[in-house]
Amino acid sequence: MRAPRMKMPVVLTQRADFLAAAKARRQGTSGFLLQARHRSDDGPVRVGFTCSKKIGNAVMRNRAKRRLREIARLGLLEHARPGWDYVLVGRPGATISRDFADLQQDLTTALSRIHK
RNA sequence: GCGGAGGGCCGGAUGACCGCGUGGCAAGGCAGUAAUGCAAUGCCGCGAGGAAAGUCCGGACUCCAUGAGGCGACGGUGCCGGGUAACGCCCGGCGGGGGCAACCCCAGGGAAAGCGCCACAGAGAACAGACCGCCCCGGUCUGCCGGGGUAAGGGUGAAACGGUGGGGUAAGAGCCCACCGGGGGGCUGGCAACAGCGCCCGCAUGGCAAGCCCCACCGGGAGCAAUGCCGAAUAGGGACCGCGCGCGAAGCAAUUCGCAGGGCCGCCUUGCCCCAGCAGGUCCGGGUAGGCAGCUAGAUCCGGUCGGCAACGGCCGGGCCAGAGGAAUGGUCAUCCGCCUUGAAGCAAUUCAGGGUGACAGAAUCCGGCUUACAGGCCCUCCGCGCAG
RNA sequence: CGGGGCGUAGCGCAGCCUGGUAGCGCGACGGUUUUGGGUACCGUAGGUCGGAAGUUCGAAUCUUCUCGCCCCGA
Repeated sequence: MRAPRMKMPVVLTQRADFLAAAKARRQGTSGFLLQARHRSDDGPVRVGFTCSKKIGNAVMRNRAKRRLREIARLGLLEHARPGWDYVLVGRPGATISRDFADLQQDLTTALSRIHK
């Protein structure tokens, strides 16, 4: 086993993967919205990020996406399951202004709820 | 000190831990037909802006089109001179307007080339015209009526066919005179826009060209998803080989003859030519997904010096300054800085402690401009008023 | 990157080119008809014309800048 480095999982790039994840399970938190889909294979964990124009201008969208990417890097692999795709959707206002530690807690609770 | 005008600059700072993109060097691993990619180690370096924004102009660079010239159409620009690769940008002048001033603003060519419009009000809105007035003549029932003169006054309007004053007259009128305004041609200064001076003309023709238009000048089209290279899978195209050849007849067979079908730009006639089916193999060309190049050294930045009022240009020295691609430049913390707020001390300036907050905003081929957004702060020059000297 | 369109009363739209009065339908409100409601009829109110400058005597209309929304092509 490799040392437990905090490492980024594979990032989704195809539009079809996002649409499939949006149609499957979803779990809302006060910081963001989590969408997830169990693929039929046992491949690696994949993750994607969505920040629409509702969040604000380009600076706001970038900041929201970076915060979501950071909490995914720090805590996703500990609670994720192989073969799943996860999509984190930013929320207007909350994703940027919410305290970072609370945002990390949101991810762990959302992951435990979405798996049951 | 108070108030104001113009110009330039900064756009939080430092550090720690974790993380991202990219370049170079070192040593290799894996995947793929290939181009190339993927994961990962060590060291060194770099990593958003003044607007990166809006996409309003101008270019560079690629591809397409194009023999040259002229004319027309369409679009744009619009005082003069200069700067620039170019511009609708910038600088310096000129003219007009505003402000006590510093200074600011102006799409600022042509209205005797032509067409069109000028609502309502008003008598009349553009080859003038008489509603009320004023004056003269005639009539009269003494209320006024008719004819003529007049553009000074009233009234309307955004605008009424020069303005003010005097003379003159029945009342008036550039009818005459002075000044102002206007037009024409002349001289002087200036590269020019234009300005100044004196002469002539009593004055003849309002506004709108961001209405059509006229004049002068400029403009081929598309855009880095341009374009070039490498190129799977699937379908389709072409060449060759192989098997095979619509129906009937003859023949052991190769083959020969007859009769049909389809195509060759709408129809008919004639002539010529071509095509037929597949389940296969080899090769070729184009090319999608994908990948790479284009992709960052340039009308470049900084300093000095020279020319120029300036925009800017020449020369010398130094520097290398993001290159992503579902798109890196981030997260957390501490201290300092600025701002807001609460509490305490103090007459006050202020000090201490706690909390909150950090403007507008994110490169996407690259430059030169314009426009718009912006917390807070710094510097320089100038003007008016007040005070002191 | 390039091109095009829209913004007018609560809603959907005319008016703009060719500048002077902002109008239509639905809806709202009030009244009549009805025992009541609906329907029908009559009447009424309601608009900074997305925003800001400019041209003009005068701007929803013309010009420039700006904000928001939508669509198309490579």
